Amino acid sequence: MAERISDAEHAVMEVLWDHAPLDAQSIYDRLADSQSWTLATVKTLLSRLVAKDALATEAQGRKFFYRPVIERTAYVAGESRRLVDRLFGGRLSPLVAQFADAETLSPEDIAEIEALLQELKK
Amino acid sequence: MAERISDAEHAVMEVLWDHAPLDAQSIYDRLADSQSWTLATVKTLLSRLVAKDALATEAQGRKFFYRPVIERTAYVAGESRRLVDRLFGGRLSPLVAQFADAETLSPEDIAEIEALLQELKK
DNA sequence: TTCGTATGACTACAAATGTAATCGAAAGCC
DNA sequence: GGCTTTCGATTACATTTGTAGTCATACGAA
Repeated sequence: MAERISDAEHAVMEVLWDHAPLDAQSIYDRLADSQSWTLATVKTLLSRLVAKDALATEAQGRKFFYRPVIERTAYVAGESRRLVDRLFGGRLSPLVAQFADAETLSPEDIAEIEALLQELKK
Repeated sequence: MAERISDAEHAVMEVLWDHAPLDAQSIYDRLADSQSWTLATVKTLLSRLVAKDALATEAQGRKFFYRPVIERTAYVAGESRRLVDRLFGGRLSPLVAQFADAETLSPEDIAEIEALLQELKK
């Protein structure tokens, strides 16, 4: 388990993390504005996610309802760590520095992060 | 251009970002302890990176010296942004929060990040 | 001059990924 | 009860990626 989730598959996961159990058609509908996939494509992604144990199904009559097995929190944590390990030697501060240099931090962001750190220090 | 660099290719880029122009053999040598690739594999990766315009070559006698065309800074910035956009709605603070929750921040990390933010506020 | 050798180019091939059509069965409609 | 619609399952196929073997060739040693 803990198979790698691809980009396309991730988009499907996001929908399910947002709206609990859904059937294929509903997932397709919700993806409609962000992606221009056919229903068939969405179904393929769903099958692959089930095969990867990232989703579980629950038969409801003749259709399936899909629900995440993996928590979004866990996924996000894993991906974040992967990136930080790969690009910043496992340390978070260089990443923050990187955003600082890019000047992509608003005063609100700065305040928010500071608050977080304050919390941590206690 | 700006083709996507794969994980394996990234490992090669790191070597070159670290040690200016190198020939295939030297790159292979430097990768030896982290990866168990054959020289042939390294050469394939090098070719692909050249095809993607991520590396440039410079003939020196009968061998090539490879050097990055893409700056590590730019690559790192791009990858970081991709992740933050994809998983945190483009905001950095939720990522920091994520690491805070995971308790992976040492007091030194915290101090360092705070210092960075102090700098920014000026 | 002849050979062995090192080098980049080309070829190979399985697995993963993106994207989708088709097929068989079940369900509902008339 | 047959026909159509709807599902999930199966199959398809190009591209990317991981991993590596082979080939032509230019060099250098003898």
